[in-house]
Amino acid sequence: MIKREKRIQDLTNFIKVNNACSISELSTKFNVSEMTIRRDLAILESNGIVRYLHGGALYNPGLDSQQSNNEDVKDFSDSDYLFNQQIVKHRDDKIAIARKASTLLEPDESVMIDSGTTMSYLCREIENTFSFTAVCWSLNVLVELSRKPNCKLISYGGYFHSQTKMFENPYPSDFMKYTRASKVFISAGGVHPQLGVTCPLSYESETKRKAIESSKTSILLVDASKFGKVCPTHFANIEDFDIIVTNDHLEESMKQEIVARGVRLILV
Amino acid sequence: MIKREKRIQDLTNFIKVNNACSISELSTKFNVSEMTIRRDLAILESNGIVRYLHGGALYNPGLDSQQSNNEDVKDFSDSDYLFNQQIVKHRDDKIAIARKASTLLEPDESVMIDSGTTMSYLCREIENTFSFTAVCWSLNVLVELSRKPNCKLISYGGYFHSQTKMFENPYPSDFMKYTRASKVFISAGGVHPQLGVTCPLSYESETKRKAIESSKTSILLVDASKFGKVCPTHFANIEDFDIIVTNDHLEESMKQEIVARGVRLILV
DNA sequence: TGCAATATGTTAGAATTGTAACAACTTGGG
DNA sequence: CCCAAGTTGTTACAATTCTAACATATTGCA
Repeated sequence: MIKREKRIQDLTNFIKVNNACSISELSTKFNVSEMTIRRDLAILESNGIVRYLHGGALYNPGLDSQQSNNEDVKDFSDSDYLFNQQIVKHRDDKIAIARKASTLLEPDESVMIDSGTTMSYLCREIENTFSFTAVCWSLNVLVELSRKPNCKLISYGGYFHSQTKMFENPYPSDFMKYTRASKVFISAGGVHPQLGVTCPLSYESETKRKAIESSKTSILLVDASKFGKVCPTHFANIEDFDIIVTNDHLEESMKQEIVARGVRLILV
Repeated sequence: MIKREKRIQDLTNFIKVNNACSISELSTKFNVSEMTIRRDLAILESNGIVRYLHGGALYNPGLDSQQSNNEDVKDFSDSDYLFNQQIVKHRDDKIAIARKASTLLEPDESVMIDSGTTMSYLCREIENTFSFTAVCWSLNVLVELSRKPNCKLISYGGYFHSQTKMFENPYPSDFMKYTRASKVFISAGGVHPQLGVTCPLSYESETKRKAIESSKTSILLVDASKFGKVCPTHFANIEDFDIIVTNDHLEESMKQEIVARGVRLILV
């Protein structure tokens, strides 16, 4: 049990560093049979961490180490995180949410995109040739969008946090201040009626706040498991959002609460 | 001839967008035999644009579309650029230069790293576990370095130029102003005794200038073909550099000129 | 146009990789 | 300590991919 955990962790890192690796290499590298490597990779693939090609595996950039923006932090540090079906469920939910949110995008508009796995999925859902302008502050979003030929891209820089793949800009005088967008897509770690919308790390909050301020329409993308949860850092209240996109696992009272505050609720 | 050109171009884009692709997919996608695809990919691999895995190819991030910083612009827009052995030669030279330059790095120091293929190679030459702080402004360097666990990273943000994968920050008040490093590694498109050190695009010059100003030791990395060339935008003079690393194809007079100006010349 | 060079397709056999089933080994409670 | 569940290795066979050589088609240029 513990041995496999360790190997899978190392495997992930190794593939990440090398971008890709063949089964046979991995097999000799980790001193296990190819069959075992295949089984490990099957797990990693079902969790979206690597892509599988005949003969080897390929790192799926932007979909791991997303320890921010959500309470999956716990799940991901759990020793059995990879075997937990919950994770995959959240993943499917997130993909569905992202797909729905992507339909809100209009051609040639300017949008801001937060960091986090859900946002990576959102980027993937956008047609490769779709024409729009994006403002971002995370490497995942950056990498995803930099592939799209008709996407004009602006990224905030700053200190790079490798766990979250996010930039923290310590200079508030930065051009962040002058940037505007018609929509902003935000992720969160917790949504609570009284305690507000929260995230796990203090350095993200300022960027999120500023992004919401600078956009005409604010859209929150969270899977239903985030409702009722609270993370250490508050960055907005429910009513600060114009739209919340989530999956249909919400208690009726929460739905009513959201709608009562004038927020449009989109369920998938 | 022209058909192959086109296909290879499309192939590159397709693999880039998809990050990776199997031979069979590519074969059906482009309506040619798998054998042809293999031959195409062999060319792309020998130019460092993709990596080959049993059964498919994988986009090699950071090593194409580098149409800045060097006069390879011409080569790269040439219809037969991929078949031009010169390119591969430059590539080998650049890798050798990058390798040499990487030995100048000292543990735990702060360095700035410019954009361009040579810089990508430089990043690759740095040990994965090497401990240092880097400041950068190009996606290639960012992606390369973000994989290294002991690299503290700072990136400038701004408008993203997809041809050069570089950020242009239109706000000079940015925190770029307050950033310092002990060494800076710079690339260039042309080095001329009278006309100075130049690059093809005006938006890069300001960042290069600022980087040189903000660093204790400035190091220029250029392959020998750049000497005597001139690009539109001037950003420094030869004597502004403390060290020039290049390959040993320089005319004797140029070598003497460089040394006479008090610049340390390192040849590989 | 016709020839030489290049590009592409085809084939068959070699090499590699994948699958499935079962055996052997570990591990963690009871 | 033993058992059940989970993990790993092995085997044989299926499927896929690779290589090389040759045949055919296309292209560039004299």
